[in-house]
Amino acid sequence: MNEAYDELAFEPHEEELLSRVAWHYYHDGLTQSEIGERLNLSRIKVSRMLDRGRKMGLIHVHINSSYGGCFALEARLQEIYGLDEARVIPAQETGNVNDRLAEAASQYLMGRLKDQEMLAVGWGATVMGTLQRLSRTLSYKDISLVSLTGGVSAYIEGVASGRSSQNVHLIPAPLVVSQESIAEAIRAERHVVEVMSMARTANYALVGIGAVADEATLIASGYASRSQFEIFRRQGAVGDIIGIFYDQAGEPLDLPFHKMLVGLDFEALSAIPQVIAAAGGPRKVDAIRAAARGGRIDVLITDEPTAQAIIEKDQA
Amino acid sequence: MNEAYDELAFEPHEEELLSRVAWHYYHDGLTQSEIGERLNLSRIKVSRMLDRGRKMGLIHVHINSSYGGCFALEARLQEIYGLDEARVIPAQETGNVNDRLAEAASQYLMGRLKDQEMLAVGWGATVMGTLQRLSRTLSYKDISLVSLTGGVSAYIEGVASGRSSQNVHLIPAPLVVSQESIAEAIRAERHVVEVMSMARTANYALVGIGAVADEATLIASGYASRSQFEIFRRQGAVGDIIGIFYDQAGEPLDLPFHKMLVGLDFEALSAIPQVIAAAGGPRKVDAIRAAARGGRIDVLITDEPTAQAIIEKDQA
DNA sequence: GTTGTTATCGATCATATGATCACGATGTGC
DNA sequence: GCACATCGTGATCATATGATCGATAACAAC
Repeated sequence: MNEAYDELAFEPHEEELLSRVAWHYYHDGLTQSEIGERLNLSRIKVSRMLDRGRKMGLIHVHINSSYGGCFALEARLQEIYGLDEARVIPAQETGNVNDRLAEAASQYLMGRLKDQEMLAVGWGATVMGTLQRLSRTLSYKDISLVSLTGGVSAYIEGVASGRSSQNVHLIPAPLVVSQESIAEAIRAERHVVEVMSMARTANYALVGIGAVADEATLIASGYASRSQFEIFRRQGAVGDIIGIFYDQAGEPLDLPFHKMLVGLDFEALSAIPQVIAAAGGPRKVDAIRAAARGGRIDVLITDEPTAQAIIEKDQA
Repeated sequence: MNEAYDELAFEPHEEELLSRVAWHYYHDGLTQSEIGERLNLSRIKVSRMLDRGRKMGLIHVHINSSYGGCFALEARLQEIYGLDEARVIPAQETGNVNDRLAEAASQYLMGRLKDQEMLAVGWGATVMGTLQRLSRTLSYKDISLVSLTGGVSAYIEGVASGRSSQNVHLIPAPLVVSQESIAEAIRAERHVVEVMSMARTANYALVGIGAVADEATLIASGYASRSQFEIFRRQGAVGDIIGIFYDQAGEPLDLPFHKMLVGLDFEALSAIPQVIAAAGGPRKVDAIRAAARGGRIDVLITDEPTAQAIIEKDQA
């Protein structure tokens, strides 16, 4: 019935117990058995509580290092581009970079999102992965979701399923439509107007950054063609955020394509207190760099080689 | 002494490696062996690096919960006053503090009370609230209740209703009477003597802590007058437990008022293995602090701002 | 050079941990 | 009412972890 309540997973009283268990484990260095004895719980239950605490973001491990590989890069990124925060995940041969970015992004958000806050989400594979990992925390903390663009419904539904739909507000339209007039009509719809104005009030925006490359998700999902991309590239596009292409300086280009988008523009995006971008991989170096230089984003989550490449390019 | 700092001054390169190890371990969830393979280190070395990282504070675990700050206070309270246990509930704007304290106290007792045990209860609003919430557990676990003082009947009856009255033993008298001779007569009654000697055998005592303030429940319920309180205050009273007023050091004062009480004295109270006090709020800071310093209580359940204030006062 | 001291390392082993399985309670739909 | 699914629980067991110990290397003092 009330699935949202079910997914709340624990009541305030249980949160106390969970926090207490975590405190003893991490702060006092007790073993799970010792904690069990103290709090009258079986060892296995303590183990499971810790597991839940970690998955829900209640337990946050921060590696507090001012030097060191990724952390040096983080500091440099923050300094060079004036970011609020940068997260750089270490290079790793195995594993999908996007998965690991999504993991890092969801952990970042878990630690950041407070009760009653609203998160606006953009479009893209990394955003999708992040939301999937976040779903439990979202319902637990009573976070509202709102879409920044159309085309989000496809993947957000899995995340939203089982939650009261009151907290999820989607733009019921594709990301791009075939004609400017249709886009205008959709943008004028009452419900779309409502969702978009709600998105403007979000506390955070989570966006991906797209490269102007044939492998882009925009092409793979049929929203744009390779020839269009070729034209964008000739006009100076180096990347896109929520479907809007921008140049080396991070300034949005004046493309007909933009007129066919259903979603917020850069001005509205910048008005959101904190824009969090998760993106990485060699193809996206220029796109991320331009976005950072243009002040399009406040928080960047990327991988080590990408961060390195971005900084090197800006020092030459 | 300064070895920790000496060891802190290791090569930046080593710290980078350490950070990377920590990241893989805590963030990616890899095992120490996997990290070792990847970075060409022996498993045992990885283990030691993590150990060093923890000891040096490079790895910081944050518990992202309103309870997070409370546990530190609990530990300090236990340490400073030699309490068996302290429970601190988080600050919260909404909700009655007394209700939340009663909730916490009942939860504490639920986890503590074993079958066939006996709980002695004092007088006060928080005690009443706690008992109401406890009623289910009490009947389920076959716990006996006994009163520490008179005046308890009024509110304990609701709790006791529906249970075999065998397990509830009340002192059939008010908390305070008007003359010393009457109090003496009541205390000499066979039934009263029986209940009071039974109270001495209780496993736990649950008491409130009263402030010497005009808002005290003792005044509100007509057991004492404001002028009396003014006199108590002049004599150095900072608080009361089961109607007995004590000074800054937690030592009972020699007041005529005490001779008119029907109930146990401090000596008998201290003989009960564990005295549990639930009290909070800005007015009670001094009362709680004195009770704790004087060793009047073994377990303290209070709220975060009060705990903070108590500790601060004792550090100045 | 020697010798004593200390730090570091890995092997070994006891313990801590979490994955898996099986059971019982609870709730659900027919 | 009954079968069925789901969840929470504890038992069992494989694995991960960290404590201990001896060996070795580096280094200082003589």
